[in-house]
Formats: sequence, C-alpha cells, structure tokens
Amino acid sequence: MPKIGMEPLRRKALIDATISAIGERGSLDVTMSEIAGRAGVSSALAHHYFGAKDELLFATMRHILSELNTDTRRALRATGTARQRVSAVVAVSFSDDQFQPETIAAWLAFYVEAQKSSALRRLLKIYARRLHSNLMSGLTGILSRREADRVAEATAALIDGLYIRRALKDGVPDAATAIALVEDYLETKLSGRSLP
Amino acid sequence: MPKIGMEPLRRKALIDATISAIGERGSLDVTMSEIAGRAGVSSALAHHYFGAKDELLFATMRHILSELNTDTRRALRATGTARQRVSAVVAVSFSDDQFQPETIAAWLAFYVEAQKSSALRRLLKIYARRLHSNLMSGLTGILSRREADRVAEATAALIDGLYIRRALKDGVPDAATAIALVEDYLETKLSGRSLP
Amino acid sequence: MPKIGMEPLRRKALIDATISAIGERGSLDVTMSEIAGRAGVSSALAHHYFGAKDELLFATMRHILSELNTDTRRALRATGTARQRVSAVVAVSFSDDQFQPETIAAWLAFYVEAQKSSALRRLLKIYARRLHSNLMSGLTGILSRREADRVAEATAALIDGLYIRRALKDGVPDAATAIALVEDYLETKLSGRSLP
Amino acid sequence: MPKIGMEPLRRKALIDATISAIGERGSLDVTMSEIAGRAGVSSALAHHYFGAKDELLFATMRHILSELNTDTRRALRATGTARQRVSAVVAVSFSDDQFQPETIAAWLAFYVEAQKSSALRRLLKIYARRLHSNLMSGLTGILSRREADRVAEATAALIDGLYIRRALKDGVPDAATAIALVEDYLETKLSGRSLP
DNA sequence: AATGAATGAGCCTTCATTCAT
DNA sequence: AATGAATGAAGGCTCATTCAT
Repeated sequence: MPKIGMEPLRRKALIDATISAIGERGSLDVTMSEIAGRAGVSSALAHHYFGAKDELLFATMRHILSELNTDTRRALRATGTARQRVSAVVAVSFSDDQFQPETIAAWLAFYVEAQKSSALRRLLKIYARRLHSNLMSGLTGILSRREADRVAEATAALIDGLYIRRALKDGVPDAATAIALVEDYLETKLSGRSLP
Repeated sequence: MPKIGMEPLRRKALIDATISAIGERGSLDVTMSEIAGRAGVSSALAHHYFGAKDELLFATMRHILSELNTDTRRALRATGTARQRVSAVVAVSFSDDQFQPETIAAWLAFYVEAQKSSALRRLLKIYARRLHSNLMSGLTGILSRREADRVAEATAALIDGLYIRRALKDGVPDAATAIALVEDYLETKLSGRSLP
Repeated sequence: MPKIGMEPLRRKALIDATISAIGERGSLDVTMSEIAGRAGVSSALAHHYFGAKDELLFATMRHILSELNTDTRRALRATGTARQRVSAVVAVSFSDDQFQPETIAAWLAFYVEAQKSSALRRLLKIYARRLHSNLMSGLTGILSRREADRVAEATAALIDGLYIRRALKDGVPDAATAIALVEDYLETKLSGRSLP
Repeated sequence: MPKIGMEPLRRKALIDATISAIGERGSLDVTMSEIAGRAGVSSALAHHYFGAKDELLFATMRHILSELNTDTRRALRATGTARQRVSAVVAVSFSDDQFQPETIAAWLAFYVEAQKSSALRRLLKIYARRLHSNLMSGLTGILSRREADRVAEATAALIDGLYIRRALKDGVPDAATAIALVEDYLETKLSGRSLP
C-alpha cells in the first residue's frame, strides 16, 4: 500500500461515499461518521481533507455538476444537427450515469439546501445557466431567440420536475418514459420548424 | 377566561408557525423551540399536542395539501369547459395562496423529506394522484386517454419543476411567467383538438 | 423539590462548581461536563443557562470580582483614617474569603486567559482600576497625588505578585506573611508622612 | 547537502516557534501543528525531537529560564557594589531581551500551567530560588539577613506582579516605568543603609 | 392548559500522537 | 532526517423529549 498520494484517492472515495450516503438516507442529514465509514476511513480524515462537513457537501455537489457537464460536452461534441443537440442535452440528463436513485436524491437534497446556503445556490445557478445555454445551442438554430428562450426554460423545468417526481416513486427510475415526455414536448414545439 | 377549546387554536398556530419557520430557514431543520416560539407557546406544549416533531411536520404537510385541495375544488366548481378546467388546476398551483416563498420552500423540503419518511411519501403520492386526476378531469374531454395521461404527467412535472426552480431565484416568485409557460405547453398540445 | 425558580440556584451552583473545578485543575482547561458534574447537573443544563463555556467562565470571573468588590466596600465602610483605609484594602485581598487556593488559581488562570479574550481583559481592567482607586482613597490623604499614584501602582503590583507566587507554593497560602510584606512596604513609604 | 547536525537547529527552531506561538495566542493552547508550521517543519518532526507536547513546552520554559539566567550572570559579572548588584538583577528582568510581549505571555502561561504540571512547578521554583539568591547576593551586603530576605521576597513579588499586570495593557511594555517602581521601592528600603 | 426544568443521545470538530515510507 | 497519512479520544454544543407542577 503506497503511503503517498492518497489525497486524491481519499477525496474521491469520500465524495462517492457522500453521494451514496445521501442517496440512501435521501437527505443531507448524514453524519460525517457515516460518510467516512462508507469510505473506509475515520471521520477525522474526512475533516482533514475537507475541513468541514459543509465543504464536503459542497465538493460533492460540484462533483455531480462537473460530471454532468463533462457528459454533456461529450454528447454535444458527437452530434450534428441543431435538433439533435437539443435531444442530446435531454438524453444526458436521464442517462444511466445521471439518473441514478442516489444521484437523484442528492440532487434534490442539494436543491433544498441551496435555499439555506448561498454557496450551493451559486453552484446550482451555474448549473441552471449551463443547462439553459446548452439547450439554446440547439434551439437557436430552429426557433427565434424569444421562442427558443421560452422552450429552453420549459424544457429545463420539465427535466427538474421529472427529477423531483422520482422522489415519489419507488423502484428503478424510468428514464425512457421521462425522455419520451420531454421529447414529446420538444417535438410539438419544433416539428416542421426551421429558421429561414 | 375559559381555557377550553384552546386545542384547535394551538394546533393551527403551531402549524402556521411551522410553515413560516420552514419557509424562513428553507428546510425542515427547524427546532421545535423555534416553531413553538413563533407560535407563542413552549416547546413542551407543541409536544403535548403533536406528540413528536415528525407528527407536527406531517400535520403541516397535510395542512398544505389540504389547502391546495380546497382551493382546487373551489376553482373547479366555478369552471365550465374542459379546457378551462385544465387551466384552473394550473392557476391554483400558482395562485397567491400557494406560490408563496414560504410555501414553496416547505413544499420542496417535504419533497426531500419524503425520501426518508414513508408517511410523507404516502402523503405526497396522494397529492400527485390528485393533481393527475384533476388535470385528467379536463384533459379527458379533449384528448384520448393515452394522450391525456401523458399531457397530465408532463404538466405535473412542469409545475413541480417550476416550483423547484424557484429555489434558485431571489425576490418575489413570478407566478405570471410560470403560468404562461405551462399554458403555452398546454396550448400547443390542446389547440384545435377536441374529442370527436 | 420545587420545580420553579431553579435558575438562580443553578447559576450559583454552576459558578461555584466552576471555581472549584478551576481551582483543582489549576487552569481553565476544565470541561463543561466536569463543571456540570460538580454542580450535580447535566452539561446540557449548564449550556441551557449560560449558553456557552465562554460565558460561564466570564460569569465566574465577574462573580469573583464582584465578591471582592463587595468585601472591599464593606471593609472601607468600617474604617476611619486614611492610613487604615489603605490597610483595609490590602487586608481584603488576602482575607480568608479571597486568598483561597481555588480562588487564587482561578484568578491566575483568568489573568492569562485575558490575553486572549478581550471580554475578560475588560473585566480585569475594571478590577485594576477599582483596586487603584480604592488604594488612592486612602493614599491621597497622606501623599501627593503623584506619589500616591506611584505607591498605589506598586502596592497593586505587589498584591498581584504575591498572588502569582502562591502558584509555586504548596499547602495553605500564608496570608499573614503576604500582608506583612505589603504593610512593610507601605510603612516605609507612609510612616511619618501626612499631607500638610 | 549533508542532513547531519540538523537536530540542534530543529530543536532551537521549534522552541523559538513555541515561544512565538504562545506569545501570539497568549496561552499554552497552541497546537503542535501551529508550532511546527512556524518552525517550517511537520508536526511529526516536532514529536520526533521532543516526544510529546509536554516536553516541548517544558524545554521551552527551560530555555526561557536559561536565557534569563545567562543574562543575569553576565550582568552580575559586570557590577561592583552590592547596591549595583541588586539593580542589575532587576534591570535584567525588564531588559529588552526579557520584557518582550511574547516572553511575558509565555511566562504567565507557564506560571498557570505550573499549577497542573509538577515538572513545570519544579522549574519555576528553581527560577524563584535563583532570583531570590541573586537578589540576596546584593542585599546581604546592605541589610541584615532577615531584612534582606524580606526585601528580596518583596522585590521578587513586585517583579512578578509587574509582569502579570502587563497582561492588561496593550501596546509595548514600558520597562522604564516598571524599573522605576522597583527601584523606588529599593531606594526607600536601602538608602542610607549599609551593614556596619 | 401550560411550562420551566432537566437530560440523554448524538454530531461536528479538534488535536496529540503513531506509523509506514 | 522528515513527512503524509491516519486515527482515537475527547469536548462543546444542540435538540427532541420527558416530567413534575
């Protein structure tokens, strides 16, 4: 066992443990000990690397957003038409990597916590802005700016809404249905349209 | 002064205090003392009437849902066409009584808590079912059952999504814009349609 | 056991327990549990009444100074000549009530803590000012203002010095010797003097 | 670069860091990490060289006393008359090297700690004995043994008292005033006297 | 009907200390 | 010689809850 260079490993393990703990409990009311235990370390070590619980939670949220962002970028890079770009953004939100019970639970918990913590709120605002601009990157090729804005807004709300409604359902999240709903909306708004 | 009949008054006061406390804090992490203080009573009394914090929170959520339900019934009673019924249900969700920062915050907090508490989850499922059936009561007059189901689902998700996105915004909630978004969606789905 | 009006009793008991705990440990490094235990209550109750450890310590220091002040006022009230007033002030500092191992230990501990805590520093400055003015109330009848100031300063330093040196000795503090030293100093400075 | 001979350098650096840390915090409540950080090494190394925090503190106190002792010896070596010897001892106590805010703070902190730690108490007793005997080395040439003892005792208390009272004052310590006070006392006790 | 009094349990956090490298 | 990694132990503080009055 190498005794050096553990920091990135531990940070990763702790963040993963945080997601899994939040996912299981379904809220941010998880103890540092619980998280540390899942990561196989002492709670003291978690403090050593993250300073405080707040910061661990913050780092975790940032990590989730960062993953989502990476996935989205990758997906966008692989798409051609404007219409496809929009679908790609939606698809990533409900991809296997993102639409996991644990991640969904964490997501919601952070949304609520954002009402208390301005740091988290800032983070989620960045996410919202990114989502909007990613959607716009496709929509502006099809609709007028004004219409595109509105559709992007609705799509984002729809995505978040489908996430939150997952909290009420048990069992595996049904990504396919969720995607279908959003695509249906998009289709009625975009079909037959194209900017002159 | 007769000390009789205090119970309903106290219960109401405590529930209102709970909503206001949750609304201000933005989460369910409010203490019994805080709540009791706002209601002008001791925390011991809150326990006396509700037994435990969980139950007070549960009663509060039930109260919110009950209010929403009452408002919705009243609104539906006053409407005529199927199309109007759908709009009425949406309108109530964003009415001045419901779309208050405090209520929105409480709503979200309960959504998250529902992941932990099966009692709350059951409550929220009832809400979801009611919302669905209220929307359906209008939609089935316009669309096929299958389509109506889908549109009801999307509308509900849209409403919840717009609620959650309020968490990121400061200042007064903009009900008009929210309604416009939902109505826009409904319009594209329903305009020109009518069951044969 | 009366269940009402406990607060003053508990506060007093906790402050006494604090003095005794500090006295035994010889420093402010006493735990809230230790203090609460000595007072026969839970540490939670100590927090309930004092809010935080700092405040309990502060209240304790204030109590010690207040006792000293009371004793001094009483002693001064019972004295006649200027010379006697000076001796009275000195005598109180080494009286049985004040010159107890526990109180001495607490005194020193607070002196050191004052270097960190500005609240405590303020408190001790008040003590210093009072001691000075009490000494002056006698000395100004015998010496010029300038000389009186200096003698008061030296006397105060002597008293504090004798307190601090108690920390090195074991067994019962020898008040008599301490008083003799200070009186000897005063005698050489005051004997045969009197303001014209 | 040879890594040899680092030990004395590190020990010195750590002791200096300890004084400076205590001086800044104003108490012994400094962490090993803080001290090690100031010395530019890891806390593990501090343990490597000193075994435990107690021992580092002990070594630090011993170092301070040793410096004082060295300074005093040097000063005494350079003086002639008995009266001058007394003044020399006093002067060293308030010399620029000793009467530094940091050192004063450390001094007091150790005094308090001595109530807990018998090792430190022993150390401070040695200091007290040395100070006494150094003062006596002058005083016995002027006063009777009995009188000399008493004056030495008072002088020592005066010095310690002036140290402790520094804790209440902000800004730079005023050595001149302190010395003047002690000298004034000595003058009234010694002027015109000389052993037959 | 109502509350002051009181506490047990639990959590975050800190820190001296150890150990493998 | 030196340190990053890691932890056990302990302390302050909070809070839901109980109980006697």
